[in-house]
Amino acid sequence: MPELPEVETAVRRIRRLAAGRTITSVRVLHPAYRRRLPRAAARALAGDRVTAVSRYAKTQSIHLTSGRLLEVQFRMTGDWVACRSGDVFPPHARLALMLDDGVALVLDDPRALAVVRLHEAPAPVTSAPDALSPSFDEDWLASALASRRAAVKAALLDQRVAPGVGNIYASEALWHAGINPRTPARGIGRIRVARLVAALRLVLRRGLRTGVRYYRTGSARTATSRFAVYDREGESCVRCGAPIRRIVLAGRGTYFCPRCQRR
DNA sequence: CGCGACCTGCAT
DNA sequence: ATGCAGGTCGCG
Repeated sequence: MPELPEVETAVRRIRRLAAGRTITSVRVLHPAYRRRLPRAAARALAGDRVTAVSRYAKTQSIHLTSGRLLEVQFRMTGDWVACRSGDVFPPHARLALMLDDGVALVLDDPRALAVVRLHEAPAPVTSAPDALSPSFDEDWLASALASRRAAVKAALLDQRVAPGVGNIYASEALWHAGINPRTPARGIGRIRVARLVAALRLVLRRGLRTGVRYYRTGSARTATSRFAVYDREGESCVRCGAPIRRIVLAGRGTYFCPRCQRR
């Protein structure tokens, strides 16, 4: 569920609420989470104050006055929900950070796959530019793809190549750029790399702007309409009318138009 | 590389 | 009952 735009949106939401606040206690509400954040770690968080909330790729970092760092990765289904005192927690509340103003930041995560880890010190800096940052540019992507013989779709999902790019937006960007997902990464020329960078920026920014969360079930499935190819197997390509195809690449559902994404 | 593991809920 | 899901890690 959460791709980069959703993670960025969630970060902005909790940043506003958490910055400058003190964590009064942490509630761990699921056994898998207990394994990831043992009692001692949860208790150690009480009394610490949030100095900043940041994001790199899909990893969120809650920075604390003590110098420690609480890292959160939503994985497949996580999201932050803010609850005021008296509010009922969402049905899949797995973790709650109780703040000193009575707000609870609740990690709502049906599949309970999210990763939560407490680090004693900030993690070392990474060199690969985040997909939403200005330095994620043609030069970077060209050099990152040049050394890979894997399919370009698989390369895009490698967080060392395109930190933050996920399965939906990889398919979408390749459609926009007119590149077949199976094309070997290192076989993509400069011009098409430039197109791909522009396409990634476009789809990620658009996702951020519209702020719609994708669900493949229920009424919200209409949100699907904002995608050109993802989850549209058999439907007509909006550019050329050919039926959209679905293949499995790098173990993930991959959607593309066989006519306007030729090899 | 592909695949299972990690988890649960939902559609078929 | 089966299979699938927006992510990542670690294995062979």
